[in-house]
Amino acid sequence: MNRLMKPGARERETLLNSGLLSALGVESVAAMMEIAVIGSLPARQMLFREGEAADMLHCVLSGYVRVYKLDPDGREADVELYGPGDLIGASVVLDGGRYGATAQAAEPSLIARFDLKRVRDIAARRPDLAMALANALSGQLSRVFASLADDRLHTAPQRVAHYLLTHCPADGRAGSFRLPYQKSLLAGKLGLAPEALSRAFSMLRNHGVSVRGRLVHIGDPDALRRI
Amino acid sequence: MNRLMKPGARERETLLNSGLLSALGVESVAAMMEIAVIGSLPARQMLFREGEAADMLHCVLSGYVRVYKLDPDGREADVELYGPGDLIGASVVLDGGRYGATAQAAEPSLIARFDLKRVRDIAARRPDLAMALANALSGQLSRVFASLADDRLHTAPQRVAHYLLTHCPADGRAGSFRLPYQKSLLAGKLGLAPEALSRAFSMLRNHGVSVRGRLVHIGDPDALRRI
DNA sequence: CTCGTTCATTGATCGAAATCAAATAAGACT
DNA sequence: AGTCTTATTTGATTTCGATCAATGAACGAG
Repeated sequence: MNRLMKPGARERETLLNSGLLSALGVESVAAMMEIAVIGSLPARQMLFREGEAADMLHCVLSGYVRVYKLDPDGREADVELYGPGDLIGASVVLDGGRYGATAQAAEPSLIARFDLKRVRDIAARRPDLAMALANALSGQLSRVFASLADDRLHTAPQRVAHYLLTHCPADGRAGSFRLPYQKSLLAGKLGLAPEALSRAFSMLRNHGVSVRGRLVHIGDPDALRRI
Repeated sequence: MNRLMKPGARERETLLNSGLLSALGVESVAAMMEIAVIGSLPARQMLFREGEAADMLHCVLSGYVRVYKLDPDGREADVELYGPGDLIGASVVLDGGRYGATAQAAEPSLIARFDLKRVRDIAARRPDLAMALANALSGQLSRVFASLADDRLHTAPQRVAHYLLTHCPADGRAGSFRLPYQKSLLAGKLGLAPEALSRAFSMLRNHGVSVRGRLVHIGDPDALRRI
């Protein structure tokens, strides 16, 4: 963690709107703000590693954090990608155990960190915080269920098509948008090798999708849904 | 749900030792016991379906519950398998939304159900319950992360070997044990077609594993680890 | 603007597991 | 025990995506 600091006005703002804090009462927000520490991370820096004693809760303010697990041979499998406002679910280790995965900044990022012990103390007297944690986790659990099922049921072009449909701002209509991060990151998030993502994109060109750099144009959303 | 009833002595016992209730204070336990309803399910009966409004929290007392997602063509992908004492994480929908997956009894089962609205009410005044929920969810999240990574990194024989190692009571030593459920269920849990599981078992025969029905004998745990 | 590095695309090959099909084994119920 | 149903195994084929290798494009630093 490069620079450590108390939250400034800008970070406060993001933090207040984050999934974790947005539903809290004022007193719980104050208690959490009290213990928040902001850190800025350069790209590729680790937040925590699989197996380390878990002592911090993390929340992304800006940038993206990639969470992955390692294989004995060093191969990596991404399990989640967290963006601005997200509580890093893999860092919610409430029983004093160890992190079950590694978290790495995928680009320069601003992260809020909370001492887990203190979070536990606050949550033990403030049900709204405990519920906010449970809420965030239940949402993440169902998202992971969705990607697990997606992995097992759909081909690469189908997963990419689904990603595009759910991330295109013009919901249901033709339109353009910009991928929020590198294609290699997207590939990891979708459980694909970068080559497979590339091939999926080129297959989708026959279905009304055009890609130039990070710019994606969807010509026929219905065709995409039928892939 | 076939028979509905208040918990009897036997069910109370299991419930008290379950992941959800075991860490609660006496008053929270009492409050939860108050609203618990026990139901017995025949094999194959659904507890809830993907997309239904979520109004109940479920906890398995006996038997196994398979949670899966459906594909437009009707294909199924198992995302989790819950056994005795497990809180069904997919039924923890705290924001009043809908179930994100379908839950089906894999064999005749006894299930404790709690009205979600009332659980929310209790948790809103009792931090220990909210924390127990968060705890259960964080544990499940990390287990799902593990299976997602396992899926992406390991071959079928490797996943089966890993399963056997972690489920063999004689931890680390040679020994026998009985699979807790049908092989087709295990296949689903591991994200494999039943045929693939069968082939994985026959491959493992060359590595000191013998299988007869549900009976598995592990001759050389170290060999399994090296698969 | 240009160099140099990282990222993305494309091609060729290979391996793993799904799928289809059929035979065998195991259970459940009379 | 005998029958009927459901599980499991085994074989043949096919598809998908990983991997290896090489080229081409994009981007940041000087």
